[in-house]
Amino acid sequence: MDSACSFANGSPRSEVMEPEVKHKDVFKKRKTTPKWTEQVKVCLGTSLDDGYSWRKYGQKDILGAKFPRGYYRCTYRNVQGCLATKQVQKSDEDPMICEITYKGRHTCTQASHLNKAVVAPTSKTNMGLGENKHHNHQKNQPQEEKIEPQETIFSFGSSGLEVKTEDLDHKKDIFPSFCFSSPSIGSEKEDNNMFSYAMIENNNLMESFLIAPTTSEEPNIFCLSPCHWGSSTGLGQSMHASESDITDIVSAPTSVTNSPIMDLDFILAKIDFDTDFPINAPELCS
DNA sequence: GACATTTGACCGTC
DNA sequence: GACGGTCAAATGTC
Repeated sequence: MDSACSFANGSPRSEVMEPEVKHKDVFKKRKTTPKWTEQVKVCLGTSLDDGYSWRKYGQKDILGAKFPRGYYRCTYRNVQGCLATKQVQKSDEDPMICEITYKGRHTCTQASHLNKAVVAPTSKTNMGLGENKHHNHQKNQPQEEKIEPQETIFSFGSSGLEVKTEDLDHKKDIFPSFCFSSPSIGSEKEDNNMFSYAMIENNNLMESFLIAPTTSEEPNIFCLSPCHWGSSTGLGQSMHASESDITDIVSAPTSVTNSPIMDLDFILAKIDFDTDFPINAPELCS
């Protein structure tokens, strides 16, 4: 069905228990609920959106962490019984980096909508281009991640963005990185630039992507680098080791704090890469 | 008034 | 007992 299914059903070490298990059994469930971690570099105050509607239900100071960890669950938890949750915590080393840990999968209608998503430039009415915090159809959306579940994955706020793939041969077994250029970066207001962060799943393989400038000489070219984990040993099993790898991956291309990307908005979205790597620019590019 | 966020308390695990 | 995760009342926003 949708791509998220394989998380709940296919995680190698996750014996998915009944999601309705609560209270007394909740901690047993925690051990087996599939989870995965992403690290996303975002600018403080900008939106971080994975396409789902989340509701914050808690925040805790974590030992050894400078920043508190925020706990989110699906807005439709009560309505549709969606048990997806996520934890968002800023990196100690770089507050621009948020580590997002997802638990469970979305069973709400958002999932089906988002799995239709394709890569495409976003329209100015999609993510708001600076007004994304205010135009959502829901009230009081969390500042960090709210979008309407449209069929958009890579939402580059600037119109006319150029998306291209590269290095497909080398990374075809994982996922191709691809770059895109933004003629507006550095020349337009930062609020008008919006990039997305994609997480791809394929046969228990979670992929995250980090968007960063490819070179300092090409400040308008951004590289979408695949950060993958769980490809060989399984998602859950490789989590610990892979997290450090991810940190390395993240820190290298994104440690350019002076990069023009630093104030860009990010969104998170799910996509279905079952077939080709769809790069479409439908009517959303306005 | 409805809904989201905040925050202290509670509970299970380690 | 410390810690992380969740609950739920209080509070805020629209």
